[in-house]
Amino acid sequence: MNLKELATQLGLSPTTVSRALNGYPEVNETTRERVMAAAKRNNYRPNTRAIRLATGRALAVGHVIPIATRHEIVNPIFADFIAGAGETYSRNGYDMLLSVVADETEETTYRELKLRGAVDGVIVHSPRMDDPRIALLRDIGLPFVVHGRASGSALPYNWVDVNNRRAFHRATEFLLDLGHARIALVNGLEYMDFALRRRSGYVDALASRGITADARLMTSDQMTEVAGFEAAQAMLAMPDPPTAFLVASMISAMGVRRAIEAAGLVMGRDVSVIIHDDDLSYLKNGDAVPIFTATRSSVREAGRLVAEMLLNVIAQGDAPPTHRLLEAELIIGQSTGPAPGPRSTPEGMTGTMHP
Amino acid sequence: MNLKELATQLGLSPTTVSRALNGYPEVNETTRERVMAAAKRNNYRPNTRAIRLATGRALAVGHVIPIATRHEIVNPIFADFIAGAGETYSRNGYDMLLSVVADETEETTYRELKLRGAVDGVIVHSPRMDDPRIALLRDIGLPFVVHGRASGSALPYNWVDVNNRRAFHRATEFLLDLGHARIALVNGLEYMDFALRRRSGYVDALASRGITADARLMTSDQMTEVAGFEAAQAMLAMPDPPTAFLVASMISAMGVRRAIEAAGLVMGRDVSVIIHDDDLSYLKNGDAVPIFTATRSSVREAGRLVAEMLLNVIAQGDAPPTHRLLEAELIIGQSTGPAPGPRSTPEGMTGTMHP
DNA sequence: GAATCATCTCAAACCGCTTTGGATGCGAGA
DNA sequence: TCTCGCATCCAAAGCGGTTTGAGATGATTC
Repeated sequence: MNLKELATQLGLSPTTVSRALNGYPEVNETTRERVMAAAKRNNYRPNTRAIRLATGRALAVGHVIPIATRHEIVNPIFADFIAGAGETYSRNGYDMLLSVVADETEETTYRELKLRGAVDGVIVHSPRMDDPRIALLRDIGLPFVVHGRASGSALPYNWVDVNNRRAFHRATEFLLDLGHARIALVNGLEYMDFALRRRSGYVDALASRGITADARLMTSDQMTEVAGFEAAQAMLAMPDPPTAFLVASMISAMGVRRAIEAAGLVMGRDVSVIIHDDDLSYLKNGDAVPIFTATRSSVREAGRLVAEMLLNVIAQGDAPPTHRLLEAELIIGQSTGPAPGPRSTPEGMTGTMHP
Repeated sequence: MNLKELATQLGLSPTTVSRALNGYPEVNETTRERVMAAAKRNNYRPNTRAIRLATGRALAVGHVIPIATRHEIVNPIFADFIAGAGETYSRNGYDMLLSVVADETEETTYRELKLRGAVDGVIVHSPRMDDPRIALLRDIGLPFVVHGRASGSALPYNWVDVNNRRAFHRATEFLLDLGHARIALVNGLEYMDFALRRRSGYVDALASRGITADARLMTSDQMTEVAGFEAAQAMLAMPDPPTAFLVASMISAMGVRRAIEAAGLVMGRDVSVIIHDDDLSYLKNGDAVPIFTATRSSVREAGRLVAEMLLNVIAQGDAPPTHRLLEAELIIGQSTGPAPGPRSTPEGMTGTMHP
């Protein structure tokens, strides 16, 4: 059933029916009700393809997911982010278009999305430092919002980001306040912008207490369980091991915890751990009591906000760039405690672990 | 630059240009080359919206992701599955449309996708027993492929699935061969079809060795770290604890491992663990040596296959339903070993753990 | 030389909707 | 009575492609 059929059935012109359904004022209220009723009765839905062509709008938003060929990692936060963004789109009658592409064809993909008229705007994921996508998208005139920021980019752009710097600054201070002096950073890959900012927050917090960050206590790798394990294991085997870890993600932290336990230590007593918790729905940080002390910020909520911002940008068109900086919450869990004093051996065991 | 402009620039009719670009035979080769060159030179891309309207095809595939309101879980395998499917779509010029919907509106979503003409077909995720979506989609005439199967469905349909039954049958036998008699099953929620099949494989393997499955050794819950931990912890505290665990996922298994270690036991020596490994890119089961012994089947590969099947179904239209049953591979890792004999205490310690 | 045919090209209809630019009818104001 | 404005409705022209049916051209056949 299409518009024309519905119109003839009603004895009206397609024009009037279209206007009635779309809430235009130049149609009699009784007529509108009649049209509405008939549309419902016939289960009529306007054909999206036709609307798109007629209005010149795609009514769709693109998410381009580069599959890095270097290390084939699908981002674990992706599903939750998408879930958040998707809710916003559904609510506003937009479709979400996903493009999974090899990262060397990412630029082409954006260009084609624009040329083909497949989307009205895009979300930029996982920005890197000096991310070239920002200039590109500005250049081809495709509205976009970045999830995160790209340090070094001179051009203004729309973004939604967590205050990673402050989160890790605060977490570091929290550990310092607990008496920890040797605090390790198990960071994500540092070409990712958020990882850079986290390190800077950590380094600065140490510096403001007169501590120079020890390069041997900073690692930067993929955020996997195995990488977390190996990093922590190596550091715990050092002659002067850290008493606390700042860890980039829940998954890495599972590896860190395993290394701690494998060393015969107890997390929260012998070694403290603070993680950044994206509040992933399939990786909850405990139920009532959080397992890990964490800087928490829901990536799903971020997805919602990013999507809303993009829809605004698409609607407004020429407004100046908007930003939104989300503060992470510091959640106290069971993984942190006062630094074990070198001479006070609470249970007569810890001393042996740090020869 | 649109078709008409390109045509006038070439001094040809839109008809000829369209045919030249789409490889129709009734156009002179030299003309075709001239057209192709001009198209490339002008960076011309046909407008997708127009193609869709003119051809009556959506050139898009839908993935409807229900966000269960009961327990707000975004499926962790989702990202990898999508990555696999996405590759296939890109390669074939299809777009992937994601709909994230509250699960009570899932039916409506399918109906609207069809009525609006937004997609040519859909993928059905996480089928449950007697899944109503199969009848629904058949009813509304929307081509679809199920990732998994829906036990109890009388109607034929297209599916791609892992042989979960055989995988868990085999894993159970493997443990039995190692001498384990008390084998626990930490399963996913059993309204999910795959969980049912896994249990059946496990129960049957036990039965064929004359062992009746012990209900206290079977749990069924969400596949989270915490749930895995709690299930394993409870079972290890039983008077006659299991010596081996069969675990539904990598994430659950991390919890199981934690429970094992918390009980002062060593995984692979005191307690064996076999997991099902979906080969998620962000949750690798070790690097060179697998950490966990596992039944492995790449969900990303499954995504590719499901997508290919759907594109075939869309192209063929009336072909009889197709199936594809993937066999999981049994990967031997470090988490399994012979059952610790009740009297032989290899290192003089294990005995104390089972009072 | 006329008829036939294959090859190449084009004009125009169409996909299903939106939107511009009138038409129509009616009551109010002059 | 005539004009004007307002409220309603409609015909037709689009959006940018595909596709049908037919025309033009030149070569081939008899």
